[in-house]
Amino acid sequence: MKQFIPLTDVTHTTNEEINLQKKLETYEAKFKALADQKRLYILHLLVQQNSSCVCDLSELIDMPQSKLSYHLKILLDAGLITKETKGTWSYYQVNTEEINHLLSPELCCLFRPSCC
Amino acid sequence: MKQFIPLTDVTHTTNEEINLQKKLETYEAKFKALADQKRLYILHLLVQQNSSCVCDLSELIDMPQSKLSYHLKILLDAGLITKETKGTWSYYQVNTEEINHLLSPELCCLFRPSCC
DNA sequence: TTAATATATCAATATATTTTGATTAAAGGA
DNA sequence: TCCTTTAATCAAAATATATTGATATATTAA
Repeated sequence: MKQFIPLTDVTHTTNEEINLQKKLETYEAKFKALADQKRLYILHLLVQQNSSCVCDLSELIDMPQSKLSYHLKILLDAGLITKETKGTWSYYQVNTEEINHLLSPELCCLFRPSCC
Repeated sequence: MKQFIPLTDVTHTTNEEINLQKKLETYEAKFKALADQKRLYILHLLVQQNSSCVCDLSELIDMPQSKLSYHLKILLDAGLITKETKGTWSYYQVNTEEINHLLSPELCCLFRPSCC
């Protein structure tokens, strides 16, 4: 886990500065989740499949299951995808609302369903 | 430098898959640049200042000059900011067009001038 | 010409993230 | 019950990124 480092002198910090810092932390986590080709490709696949379990994804992406689960967890923790468990299966879906809040309409072809 | 790893079997890859991979590489670099609180804060400062040299920024952000130059270079290489050299000074500016192409209007308060 | 300033870069270290292979746990079917 | 499937997690190793302090280069000011 990354350690917390204040951006400015902590001793006299206004509420506004604290709010900004919290926002930056949140966006940092989301952009970190997006900052990887494999995860962008997973998102792209999930958009096309609408909903998919780990085993189906692993056939599409040529990646060991533990690795896939690791990357899915990062996307999940960042709120970019959702997960629904049915029996032993975990079904993942893109969190379209979150993607739309974050990214421009121009990225729709990659990360949004029914677009382009 | 990160090593190149194909997402799918390279031996039979279509043009479309190659195009997708190139796009993902590009976005990976841009999101990587955004995936850091310090750099998000630098962007935020640059938006407020419109244009700023390294020495002025270093007074605002409490960060050694070499570190600041390092992070500015990452933002520059990702195309998120631009640089104009005048004498010994380097003036950096946010590349608003690029930011607009990439991010949603909802992130405007943080990374766009004259907004909110 | 000399000194001071601005900024980029470098090498070493520190820190963070990813990958790998193995193990675990839970659920379903024979 | 026992075997198989699904998927999460773990520890170790590999890789990538960030930080630090020093140095180099170029420009301006004295």
